[in-house]
Amino acid sequence: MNSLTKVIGDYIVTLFDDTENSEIVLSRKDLAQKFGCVPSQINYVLRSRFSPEQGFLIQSQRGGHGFIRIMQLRFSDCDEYAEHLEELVGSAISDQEARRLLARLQERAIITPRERLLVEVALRNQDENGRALFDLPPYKRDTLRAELLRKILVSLAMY
Amino acid sequence: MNSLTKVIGDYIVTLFDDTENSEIVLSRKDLAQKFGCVPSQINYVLRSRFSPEQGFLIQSQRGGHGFIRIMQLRFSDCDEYAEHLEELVGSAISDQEARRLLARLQERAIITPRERLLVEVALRNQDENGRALFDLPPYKRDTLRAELLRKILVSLAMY
DNA sequence: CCTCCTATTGACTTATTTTGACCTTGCCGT
DNA sequence: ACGGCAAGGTCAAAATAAGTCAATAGGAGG
Repeated sequence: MNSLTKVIGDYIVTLFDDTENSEIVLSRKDLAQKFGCVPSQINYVLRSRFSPEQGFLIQSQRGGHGFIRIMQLRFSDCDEYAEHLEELVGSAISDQEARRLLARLQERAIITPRERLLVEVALRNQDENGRALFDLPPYKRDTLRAELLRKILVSLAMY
Repeated sequence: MNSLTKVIGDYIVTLFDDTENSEIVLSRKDLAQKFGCVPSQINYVLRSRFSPEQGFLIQSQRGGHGFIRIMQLRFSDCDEYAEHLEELVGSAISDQEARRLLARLQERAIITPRERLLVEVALRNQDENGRALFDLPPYKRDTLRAELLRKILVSLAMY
């Protein structure tokens, strides 16, 4: 029971293998034609299989000479540590713990100082919004923090 | 298959590379002739690829010895550059605009692909929360997105 | 069976490029 | 000064292609 979505997704993955490149460009219309589906199915494939959280970046352009470009970011140098990041963060994490974790990751060169800064800014921003705008209780902020941190770290750890 | 607009845009960029100058002068008619298009296509290229937003200023003169001068903006220090970024993002920014901006920044090697991925994940996360958890209207999400993006980019610019 | 999640579809929307008709400006010769 | 010609500018239509959204269908697990 291979769904069309899976077939198309697999096909796109083979394109990456072929090119030895971390980037491919395709035409939504042509792809849809190739697989005999409506064009919007391609969007579904991309949404469900090639999201940033899964280590892909997508750029596209409408209109004449439109295209869809998919970039795959592979980080082969992620060590064991990075692989169980998800457990490490857990379902809730305090501000302090989060920062300690980031510091450790930077020490081990799993993330760069800039990346650490970037993540800290994002976390702080979310925290401020949670507090000032939505008046969230501390535990809720801890779970949202964990969610964001997990998404970010896992996206970096995509093999 | 590149669009003519992209080809011409790329050509203009090489002119900057060649001269090592931050300013080039060209003739609309000649350029159009060189690429076999109508002159107004050049205006389109300039409007869409060499706007102030993208770091360029354009002067031109009609009549007798008409010309088009394209100047590339330079920033003397981080603060100035950070300010420019803040203006670019503004007080509200759509998802599309944000991603396009990030793509441009990556193209110019101002941020790395990894950093771009991190930012996109953070933006998507905030958007998701805004929509699903807090049921924010689109405009509010645009302002929150701008806020986060500004904070991130400015912090990176300072680094 | 029922329910939830994943897929499929298509009508409607938005964005980009290309083209051409018509407008404005300014040097130059008379 | 004036009028013509040689730039460049504007605008909108046509062509092209992608995105969104919501209704519907299918399938796996309880």
